[in-house]
Amino acid sequence: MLSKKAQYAFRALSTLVRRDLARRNEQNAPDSSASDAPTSISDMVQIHPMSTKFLETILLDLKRGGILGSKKGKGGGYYLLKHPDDTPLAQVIRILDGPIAPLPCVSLHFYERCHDCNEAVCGLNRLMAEVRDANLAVLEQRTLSDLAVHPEGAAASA
Amino acid sequence: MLSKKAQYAFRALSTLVRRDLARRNEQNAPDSSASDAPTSISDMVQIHPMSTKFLETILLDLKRGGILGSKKGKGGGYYLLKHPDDTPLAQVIRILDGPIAPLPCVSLHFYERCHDCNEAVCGLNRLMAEVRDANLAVLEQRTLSDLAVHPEGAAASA
DNA sequence: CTTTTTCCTATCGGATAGGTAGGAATTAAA
DNA sequence: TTTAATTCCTACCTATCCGATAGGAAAAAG
Repeated sequence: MLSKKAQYAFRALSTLVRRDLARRNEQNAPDSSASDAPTSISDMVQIHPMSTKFLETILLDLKRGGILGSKKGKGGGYYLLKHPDDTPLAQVIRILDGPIAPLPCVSLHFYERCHDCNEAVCGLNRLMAEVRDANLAVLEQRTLSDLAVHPEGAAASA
Repeated sequence: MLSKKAQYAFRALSTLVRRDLARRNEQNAPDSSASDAPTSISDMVQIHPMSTKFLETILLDLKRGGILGSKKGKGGGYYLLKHPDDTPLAQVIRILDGPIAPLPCVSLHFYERCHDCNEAVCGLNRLMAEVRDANLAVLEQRTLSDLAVHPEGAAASA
Protein backbone atom coordinates (compact mmCIF):
# COMPACT_ATOMS: atom_id res chain seq x y z
CA MET A 1 0.00 0.00 0.00
CA LEU A 2 1.13 3.51 -0.80
CA SER A 3 1.85 5.64 2.25
CA LYS A 4 -0.03 8.86 2.88
CA LYS A 5 3.18 10.62 2.00
CA ALA A 6 3.16 9.18 -1.49
CA GLN A 7 -0.54 9.85 -1.92
CA TYR A 8 -0.17 13.48 -0.90
CA ALA A 9 2.87 13.76 -3.11
CA PHE A 10 0.86 12.66 -6.11
CA ARG A 11 -1.90 15.13 -5.31
CA ALA A 12 0.51 18.02 -5.05
CA LEU A 13 2.34 16.90 -8.15
CA SER A 14 -0.88 16.73 -10.12
CA THR A 15 -1.36 20.44 -9.44
CA LEU A 16 2.15 21.24 -10.56
CA VAL A 17 1.72 19.13 -13.67
CA ARG A 18 -1.51 20.76 -14.71
CA ARG A 19 0.00 24.21 -14.33
CA ASP A 20 3.16 23.16 -16.07
CA LEU A 21 1.35 21.76 -19.08
CA ALA A 22 -0.93 24.80 -19.26
CA ARG A 23 2.06 27.12 -19.23
CA ARG A 24 3.86 25.17 -21.96
CA ASN A 25 0.74 25.42 -24.02
CA GLU A 26 0.34 29.16 -23.56
CA GLN A 27 3.96 29.91 -24.31
CA ASN A 28 4.05 27.54 -27.26
CA ALA A 29 7.13 25.97 -25.76
CA PRO A 30 6.05 22.39 -25.18
CA ASP A 31 9.57 21.07 -24.83
CA SER A 32 11.42 23.58 -22.69
CA SER A 33 13.19 21.67 -19.97
CA ALA A 34 12.36 23.33 -16.67
CA SER A 35 9.22 25.09 -15.65
CA ASP A 36 9.23 28.55 -14.13
CA ALA A 37 6.49 30.21 -12.08
CA PRO A 38 6.83 28.32 -8.80
CA THR A 39 3.72 27.22 -6.93
CA SER A 40 3.70 27.81 -3.18
CA ILE A 41 2.72 25.21 -0.61
CA SER A 42 -0.24 27.28 0.47
CA ASP A 43 -1.54 27.29 -3.09
CA MET A 44 -1.23 23.53 -3.30
CA VAL A 45 -3.02 23.04 -0.02
CA GLN A 46 -5.89 25.20 -1.20
CA ILE A 47 -6.42 22.94 -4.19
CA HIS A 48 -5.92 19.67 -2.35
CA PRO A 49 -6.61 20.19 1.36
CA MET A 50 -4.02 18.56 3.63
CA SER A 51 -1.63 19.44 6.43
CA THR A 52 0.62 22.27 5.29
CA LYS A 53 3.50 21.23 7.49
CA PHE A 54 3.31 17.63 6.37
CA LEU A 55 3.27 18.60 2.73
CA GLU A 56 6.29 20.76 3.41
CA THR A 57 8.39 17.73 4.34
CA ILE A 58 7.09 15.80 1.37
CA LEU A 59 8.04 18.50 -1.09
CA LEU A 60 11.46 18.70 0.49
CA ASP A 61 11.87 14.99 -0.17
CA LEU A 62 10.81 15.43 -3.77
CA LYS A 63 13.30 18.23 -4.12
CA ARG A 64 16.15 16.17 -2.68
CA GLY A 65 15.03 13.36 -4.93
CA GLY A 66 15.62 15.49 -7.99
CA ILE A 67 12.03 15.87 -9.12
CA LEU A 68 11.32 19.43 -7.99
CA GLY A 69 13.19 22.68 -7.91
CA SER A 70 12.38 25.49 -5.52
CA LYS A 71 12.56 29.20 -5.13
CA LYS A 72 12.71 30.82 -1.71
CA GLY A 73 11.18 34.02 -0.45
CA LYS A 74 8.22 36.03 -1.53
CA GLY A 75 6.66 34.63 -4.68
CA GLY A 76 8.62 31.44 -4.19
CA GLY A 77 7.51 27.86 -4.30
CA TYR A 78 8.15 24.60 -6.14
CA TYR A 79 8.29 23.67 -9.80
CA LEU A 80 8.96 20.61 -11.89
CA LEU A 81 12.55 20.18 -13.02
CA LYS A 82 11.64 18.13 -16.07
CA HIS A 83 8.83 17.65 -18.51
CA PRO A 84 6.06 15.64 -16.79
CA ASP A 85 6.54 12.93 -19.40
CA ASP A 86 10.04 12.37 -18.09
CA THR A 87 9.26 11.49 -14.49
CA PRO A 88 7.92 7.96 -14.06
CA LEU A 89 5.67 7.25 -11.11
CA ALA A 90 8.20 4.71 -9.88
CA GLN A 91 10.64 7.50 -9.11
CA VAL A 92 8.17 9.30 -6.88
CA ILE A 93 7.30 6.13 -5.00
CA ARG A 94 10.93 5.18 -4.43
CA ILE A 95 11.69 8.60 -2.96
CA LEU A 96 8.83 8.53 -0.48
CA ASP A 97 8.16 4.87 0.23
CA GLY A 98 11.38 3.13 -0.74
CA PRO A 99 11.41 -0.20 -2.53
CA ILE A 100 8.70 -1.20 -4.98
CA ALA A 101 9.68 -4.87 -4.98
CA PRO A 102 7.79 -7.17 -2.60
CA LEU A 103 11.04 -8.54 -1.14
CA PRO A 104 14.40 -6.86 -0.52
CA CYS A 105 16.17 -9.69 -2.32
CA VAL A 106 14.42 -8.88 -5.60
CA SER A 107 14.70 -5.10 -5.35
CA LEU A 108 16.57 -3.29 -8.10
CA HIS A 109 17.21 -0.04 -6.20
CA PHE A 110 17.20 -1.25 -2.59
CA TYR A 111 18.62 -4.75 -2.89
CA GLU A 112 19.46 -6.60 0.29
CA ARG A 113 20.73 -10.11 0.41
CA CYS A 114 18.35 -12.68 1.77
CA HIS A 115 20.40 -14.77 4.14
CA ASP A 116 17.72 -17.34 4.94
CA CYS A 117 17.50 -18.76 1.46
CA ASN A 118 19.58 -19.61 -1.55
CA GLU A 119 18.34 -17.12 -4.10
CA ALA A 120 19.26 -19.38 -7.01
CA VAL A 121 16.85 -22.08 -5.93
CA CYS A 122 14.33 -20.08 -3.90
CA GLY A 123 10.89 -20.45 -5.44
CA LEU A 124 9.55 -17.36 -3.70
CA ASN A 125 12.38 -15.21 -4.96
CA ARG A 126 11.60 -16.07 -8.55
CA LEU A 127 7.88 -15.47 -8.19
CA MET A 128 8.32 -12.15 -6.44
CA ALA A 129 10.66 -11.03 -9.20
CA GLU A 130 7.75 -11.62 -11.57
CA VAL A 131 5.54 -9.46 -9.38
CA ARG A 132 8.17 -6.75 -9.30
CA ASP A 133 8.41 -6.76 -13.09
CA ALA A 134 4.66 -6.58 -13.47
CA ASN A 135 4.62 -3.54 -11.20
CA LEU A 136 7.46 -1.81 -12.93
CA ALA A 137 5.91 -2.38 -16.33
CA VAL A 138 3.24 0.07 -15.19
CA LEU A 139 5.17 2.34 -12.85
CA GLU A 140 8.14 2.97 -15.11
CA GLN A 141 5.93 3.48 -18.13
CA ARG A 142 3.37 5.79 -16.59
CA THR A 143 4.53 9.28 -15.78
CA LEU A 144 3.42 12.44 -14.04
CA SER A 145 1.62 13.42 -17.23
CA ASP A 146 -0.74 10.49 -16.78
CA LEU A 147 -1.69 11.86 -13.38
CA ALA A 148 -3.23 14.93 -14.92
CA VAL A 149 -5.20 13.19 -17.64
CA HIS A 150 -8.84 13.02 -16.71
CA PRO A 151 -10.74 10.28 -18.49
CA GLU A 152 -13.38 12.41 -20.18
CA GLY A 153 -16.76 10.98 -21.02
CA ALA A 154 -17.56 9.56 -24.45
CA ALA A 155 -18.21 13.09 -25.71
CA ALA A 156 -14.55 13.98 -25.51
CA SER A 157 -13.47 11.37 -27.99
CA ALA A 158 -16.13 12.37 -30.55
CA MET B 1 6.67 -5.30 0.75
CA LEU B 2 5.61 -8.69 2.03
CA SER B 3 5.54 -8.96 5.82
CA LYS B 4 7.67 -11.52 7.61
CA LYS B 5 4.45 -13.35 8.30
CA ALA B 6 3.77 -13.84 4.63
CA GLN B 7 7.37 -14.79 3.94
CA TYR B 8 7.39 -17.42 6.67
CA ALA B 9 4.01 -18.64 5.48
CA PHE B 10 5.40 -19.26 2.02
CA ARG B 11 8.38 -21.12 3.42
CA ALA B 12 6.23 -23.40 5.51
CA LEU B 13 3.80 -23.89 2.66
CA SER B 14 6.60 -24.86 0.32
CA THR B 15 7.41 -27.76 2.65
CA LEU B 16 3.79 -28.85 2.72
CA VAL B 17 3.53 -28.60 -1.04
CA ARG B 18 6.63 -30.67 -1.69
CA ARG B 19 5.40 -33.40 0.61
CA ASP B 20 1.91 -33.24 -0.81
CA LEU B 21 3.08 -33.58 -4.38
CA ALA B 22 5.45 -36.40 -3.47
CA ARG B 23 2.67 -38.29 -1.72
CA ARG B 24 0.29 -37.86 -4.65
CA ASN B 25 3.00 -39.24 -6.86
CA GLU B 26 3.68 -42.28 -4.69
CA GLN B 27 0.05 -43.13 -4.30
CA ASN B 28 -0.70 -42.55 -7.95
CA ALA B 29 -3.56 -40.30 -6.88
CA PRO B 30 -2.56 -36.96 -8.38
CA ASP B 31 -6.03 -35.48 -8.09
CA SER B 32 -7.34 -36.53 -4.69
CA SER B 33 -8.70 -33.42 -3.05
CA ALA B 34 -7.19 -33.28 0.43
CA SER B 35 -3.83 -34.43 1.60
CA ASP B 36 -3.40 -36.67 4.63
CA ALA B 37 -0.25 -37.20 6.69
CA PRO B 38 -0.06 -33.91 8.58
CA THR B 39 3.25 -32.16 9.06
CA SER B 40 3.99 -30.79 12.53
CA ILE B 41 5.26 -27.29 13.24
CA SER B 42 8.50 -28.68 14.62
CA ASP B 43 9.12 -30.52 11.36
CA MET B 44 8.56 -27.35 9.39
CA VAL B 45 10.87 -25.36 11.62
CA GLN B 46 13.61 -27.95 11.16
CA ILE B 47 13.43 -27.51 7.41
CA HIS B 48 13.10 -23.74 7.44
CA PRO B 49 14.46 -22.37 10.73
CA MET B 50 12.25 -19.73 12.33
CA SER B 51 10.47 -18.99 15.60
CA THR B 52 8.21 -21.90 16.44
CA LYS B 53 5.72 -19.79 18.31
CA PHE B 54 5.50 -17.24 15.56
CA LEU B 55 4.95 -19.89 12.92
CA GLU B 56 2.20 -21.29 15.11
CA THR B 57 0.15 -18.12 14.80
CA ILE B 58 0.79 -17.98 11.08
CA LEU B 59 -0.44 -21.51 10.49
CA LEU B 60 -3.51 -20.76 12.56
CA ASP B 61 -4.24 -17.86 10.23
CA LEU B 62 -3.82 -20.08 7.19
CA LYS B 63 -6.17 -22.57 8.72
CA ARG B 64 -8.81 -19.94 9.46
CA GLY B 65 -8.28 -18.68 5.94
CA GLY B 66 -9.28 -22.01 4.51
CA ILE B 67 -5.94 -23.07 3.09
CA LEU B 68 -4.85 -25.61 5.68
CA GLY B 69 -6.48 -28.33 7.72
CA SER B 70 -5.06 -29.61 11.00
CA LYS B 71 -4.99 -32.62 13.22
CA LYS B 72 -4.42 -32.27 16.94
CA GLY B 73 -2.50 -34.48 19.33
CA LYS B 74 0.40 -36.84 18.88
CA GLY B 75 1.22 -37.31 15.22
CA GLY B 76 -0.82 -34.22 14.43
CA GLY B 77 0.05 -31.23 12.30
CA TYR B 78 -1.10 -29.32 9.25
CA TYR B 79 -1.95 -30.33 5.71
CA LEU B 80 -3.17 -28.69 2.53
CA LEU B 81 -6.91 -28.73 2.02
CA LYS B 82 -6.69 -28.49 -1.76
CA HIS B 83 -4.39 -29.41 -4.58
CA PRO B 84 -1.48 -26.94 -4.61
CA ASP B 85 -2.56 -25.86 -8.09
CA ASP B 86 -5.79 -24.56 -6.62
CA THR B 87 -4.42 -22.05 -4.15
CA PRO B 88 -3.22 -18.84 -5.78
CA LEU B 89 -0.51 -16.84 -4.04
CA ALA B 90 -2.92 -13.92 -3.80
CA GLN B 91 -5.03 -15.84 -1.32
CA VAL B 92 -2.11 -16.39 1.03
CA ILE B 93 -1.07 -12.77 0.89
CA ARG B 94 -4.59 -11.49 1.56
CA ILE B 95 -4.89 -13.69 4.64
CA LEU B 96 -1.64 -12.53 6.20
CA ASP B 97 -1.05 -9.04 4.85
CA GLY B 98 -4.47 -7.85 3.76
CA PRO B 99 -4.98 -5.85 0.59
CA ILE B 100 -2.82 -6.33 -2.48
CA ALA B 101 -3.95 -3.09 -4.12
CA PRO B 102 -1.78 -0.01 -3.59
CA LEU B 103 -4.77 2.06 -2.45
CA PRO B 104 -7.88 1.09 -0.48
CA CYS B 105 -10.07 2.74 -3.09
CA VAL B 106 -8.92 0.31 -5.79
CA SER B 107 -8.96 -2.82 -3.66
CA LEU B 108 -11.21 -5.67 -4.74
CA HIS B 109 -11.34 -7.51 -1.41
CA PHE B 110 -10.74 -4.67 1.05
CA TYR B 111 -12.35 -1.72 -0.68
CA GLU B 112 -12.70 1.51 1.24
CA ARG B 113 -14.07 4.67 -0.18
CA CYS B 114 -11.63 7.46 -0.74
CA HIS B 115 -13.30 10.59 0.61
CA ASP B 116 -10.64 13.06 -0.48
CA CYS B 117 -11.15 12.55 -4.18
CA ASN B 118 -13.76 11.87 -6.79
CA GLU B 119 -12.88 8.39 -7.94
CA ALA B 120 -14.41 8.93 -11.35
CA VAL B 121 -11.97 11.70 -12.22
CA CYS B 122 -9.04 10.86 -9.95
CA GLY B 123 -5.96 10.24 -12.05
CA LEU B 124 -4.18 8.36 -9.29
CA ASN B 125 -7.10 6.01 -8.77
CA ARG B 126 -7.03 4.93 -12.38
CA LEU B 127 -3.27 4.42 -12.45
CA MET B 128 -3.23 2.43 -9.23
CA ALA B 129 -5.96 0.20 -10.59
CA GLU B 130 -3.57 -0.61 -13.41
CA VAL B 131 -0.91 -1.51 -10.90
CA ARG B 132 -3.34 -3.70 -9.00
CA ASP B 133 -4.27 -5.55 -12.17
CA ALA B 134 -0.63 -6.09 -13.08
CA ASN B 135 -0.04 -7.59 -9.65
CA LEU B 136 -3.07 -9.81 -9.76
CA ALA B 137 -2.18 -11.09 -13.20
CA VAL B 138 0.76 -12.76 -11.50
CA LEU B 139 -0.60 -13.47 -8.03
CA GLU B 140 -3.88 -15.02 -9.10
CA GLN B 141 -2.22 -17.06 -11.81
CA ARG B 142 0.69 -18.40 -9.82
CA THR B 143 -0.14 -20.98 -7.19
CA LEU B 144 1.45 -22.91 -4.35
CA SER B 145 2.69 -25.42 -6.90
CA ASP B 146 4.93 -22.77 -8.40
CA LEU B 147 6.55 -22.30 -5.01
CA ALA B 148 7.97 -25.78 -5.09
CA VAL B 149 9.31 -25.69 -8.61
CA HIS B 150 13.05 -25.27 -8.58
CA PRO B 151 14.45 -23.86 -11.79
CA GLU B 152 16.88 -26.64 -12.68
CA GLY B 153 20.05 -25.92 -14.60
CA ALA B 154 20.28 -26.29 -18.35
CA ALA B 155 20.93 -30.02 -17.88
CA ALA B 156 17.39 -30.57 -16.72
CA SER B 157 15.84 -29.37 -19.92
CA ALA B 158 18.07 -31.59 -22.09
C1' DC C 1 13.04 45.97 7.58
C1' DT C 2 8.96 43.54 6.95
C1' DT C 3 6.64 39.89 4.81
C1' DT C 4 6.58 35.74 2.56
C1' DT C 5 8.36 31.87 1.50
C1' DT C 6 11.50 27.60 1.70
C1' DC C 7 14.56 24.99 4.72
C1' DC C 8 15.98 22.26 8.74
C1' DT C 9 15.77 19.41 12.92
C1' DA C 10 13.57 17.66 16.62
C1' DT C 11 9.69 15.72 18.69
C1' DC C 12 5.40 13.22 19.63
C1' DG C 13 1.40 10.01 19.98
C1' DG C 14 -0.64 6.14 18.18
C1' DA C 15 -0.52 2.19 15.46
C1' DT C 16 1.67 -1.78 13.65
C1' DA C 17 5.13 -5.50 13.15
C1' DG C 18 7.43 -9.09 15.00
C1' DG C 19 7.71 -12.04 18.48
C1' DT C 20 6.90 -14.18 23.36
C1' DA C 21 4.36 -16.42 27.40
C1' DG C 22 1.55 -19.54 29.41
C1' DG C 23 -1.52 -22.61 29.45
C1' DA C 24 -6.05 -25.32 27.76
C1' DA C 25 -7.73 -28.91 24.76
C1' DT C 26 -7.06 -32.94 22.11
C1' DT C 27 -5.01 -37.19 20.56
C1' DA C 28 -1.91 -41.31 20.27
C1' DA C 29 0.53 -44.49 22.37
C1' DA C 30 3.04 -46.73 26.46
C1' DT D 1 -4.64 -44.36 32.63
C1' DT D 2 -0.90 -41.80 32.47
C1' DT D 3 2.39 -39.47 29.60
C1' DA D 4 4.02 -37.12 25.74
C1' DA D 5 3.16 -34.66 21.73
C1' DT D 6 0.66 -31.75 19.39
C1' DT D 7 -2.72 -27.86 18.05
C1' DC D 8 -5.39 -24.02 19.88
C1' DC D 9 -6.26 -19.65 22.25
C1' DT D 10 -5.52 -15.11 24.32
C1' DA D 11 -2.95 -11.87 26.11
C1' DC D 12 1.07 -9.35 26.20
C1' DC D 13 5.49 -6.98 25.10
C1' DT D 14 8.87 -4.00 22.70
C1' DA D 15 10.84 -1.56 19.11
C1' DT D 16 10.01 0.70 15.01
C1' DC D 17 7.46 3.37 11.88
C1' DC D 18 3.72 6.50 10.25
C1' DG D 19 1.52 10.61 10.19
C1' DA D 20 1.78 14.84 11.88
C1' DT D 21 3.38 19.01 14.58
C1' DA D 22 6.65 22.68 16.58
C1' DG D 23 9.71 26.20 16.31
C1' DG D 24 12.49 28.52 14.31
C1' DA D 25 16.69 29.81 10.62
C1' DA D 26 17.69 31.40 6.05
C1' DA D 27 16.65 33.64 1.86
C1' DA D 28 14.39 36.71 -1.26
C1' DA D 29 11.21 40.46 -2.78
C1' DG D 30 9.39 44.83 -2.17
